[in-house]
Amino acid sequence: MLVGAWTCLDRFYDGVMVQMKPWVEIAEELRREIGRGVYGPGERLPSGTDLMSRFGVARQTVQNAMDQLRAEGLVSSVAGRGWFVAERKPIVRLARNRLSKAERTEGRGTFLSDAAAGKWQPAVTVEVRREQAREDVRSYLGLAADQDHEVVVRDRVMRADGEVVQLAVSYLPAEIAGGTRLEEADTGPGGAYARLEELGFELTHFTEVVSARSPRPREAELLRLPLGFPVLQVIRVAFAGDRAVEVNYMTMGGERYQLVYQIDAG
Amino acid sequence: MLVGAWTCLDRFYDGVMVQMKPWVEIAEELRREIGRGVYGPGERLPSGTDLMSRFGVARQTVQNAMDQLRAEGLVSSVAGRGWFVAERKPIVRLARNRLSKAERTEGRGTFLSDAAAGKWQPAVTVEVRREQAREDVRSYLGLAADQDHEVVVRDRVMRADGEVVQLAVSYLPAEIAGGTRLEEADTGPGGAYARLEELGFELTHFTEVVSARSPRPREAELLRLPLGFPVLQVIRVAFAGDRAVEVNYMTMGGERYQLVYQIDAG
DNA sequence: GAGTGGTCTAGACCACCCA
DNA sequence: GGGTGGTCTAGACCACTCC
Repeated sequence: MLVGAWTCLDRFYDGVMVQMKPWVEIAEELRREIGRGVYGPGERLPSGTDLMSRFGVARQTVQNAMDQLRAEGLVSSVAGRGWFVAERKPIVRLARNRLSKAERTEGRGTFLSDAAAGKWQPAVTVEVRREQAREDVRSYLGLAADQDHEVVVRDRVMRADGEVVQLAVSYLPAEIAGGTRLEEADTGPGGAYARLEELGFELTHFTEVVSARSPRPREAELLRLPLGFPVLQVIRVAFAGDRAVEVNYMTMGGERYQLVYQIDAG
Repeated sequence: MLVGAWTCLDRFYDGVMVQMKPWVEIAEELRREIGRGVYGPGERLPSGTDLMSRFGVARQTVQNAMDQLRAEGLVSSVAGRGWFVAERKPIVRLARNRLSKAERTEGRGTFLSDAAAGKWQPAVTVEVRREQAREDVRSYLGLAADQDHEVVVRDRVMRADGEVVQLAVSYLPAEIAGGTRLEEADTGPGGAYARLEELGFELTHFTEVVSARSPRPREAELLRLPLGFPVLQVIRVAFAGDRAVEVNYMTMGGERYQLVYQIDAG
């Protein structure tokens, strides 16, 4: 950072003069320029070398600024080519009123009905195993804490047009799902929920718990998330009356997805 | 990184030998040790200098590893003291079935009823202004795109026990809110929704759009979020019949909050 | 082969904390 | 004052892309 530039770039904040970090300043400046249309969508930004000399900083400092802009979704990068103003990404809207019986009996799982709503090619790889229920799983399923409980685990990687878009791990009490079609990779038409109803568990309602977090490195790699991109986590519990029959941990790229819920005033 | 350690630490992944980045390895190792209980909650981790010599890497590499663990919420840091295994943070569960008429007529806004459910002291600072509606605001409010629309903007910073926990900016058509109590800082008992109903807009339902993203630097500062912590964004639209009467952009720290939705099977 | 983004190193400085 | 986390610099190397 040029010494002269420092004083210019500092800010009054709540009446106090604050020295901004250099990379924050650089990110702000570039954000402004992108907003002003100096660089249009898809266009290449100045190279690292250019920005180093323009702002008078080291390579790593420029990198930090770009990491921030990328985390904000404003910029994407291709190693060996450059930084680019992000194209408006197609946003996938998942309406949460699609857990209807109609869909289930129509022969679709929830992911597949999302795919039908959009126009992308769905693909799912499934791995089924058994485990002792973790503490949080026990708690969501309402299983007693004082004894061990076996659960059927369905670990799924979901792809849209070949690209991994969602990870989902669901847990069903072995007492319910053991030895049934729910323990096979392909649960058949209508998906797991249809099978549960055939087993006599008529689904009455669902609870979804939504939070945001940073991805574990493995998740970031699978979901091809650039560094710093958050994920949305949805934990859905399916109830048959008072009984919780399934808990499903879903993870998806945060900014590409929007979950839409409708709430009645009553 | 010790040269010898490299080969040991590499991984088979989908049958292919992959060289892991050093900082990812270090983060994984420390994550394992925390999980195994080598360092208990609240305990201090080895210092930067210790970790540098233990793993044979530079200071910045250790820093990157700790940044990741902190983004995951496993570790917190105090400059001048050290890195600490994060205490189990109290998680705030926001049930989304609290938009009931009962709450409104009982004299509480939504934030205040959340506070009553928990046991924290709420405080809100409000700034009211007028603006031309942005494109996205127009779209949410269902206002025609071909002409200008003025909106009343209520910009709020919400604190729980003095700590900033949520930012909320809501937009109401000036046509509805202009000159009413909705344009004052204090909207009075029951909050904005109660005033809207008094104005003859009986609220029928709400739509919430949930997504996760990286905070802008200003948000990170206000919410005291460490670098890399994602935020949850909820955009709520209030409807009176077919007419959208308010859109509210809410931002909150991602991992501390869980939004709970209930969905009926129908 | 030249240029690019990405990462690691080594060394420096700062603000902060604690004895 | 010595240790700590956090940041910036300068220089190096790698894998990649494009010519």
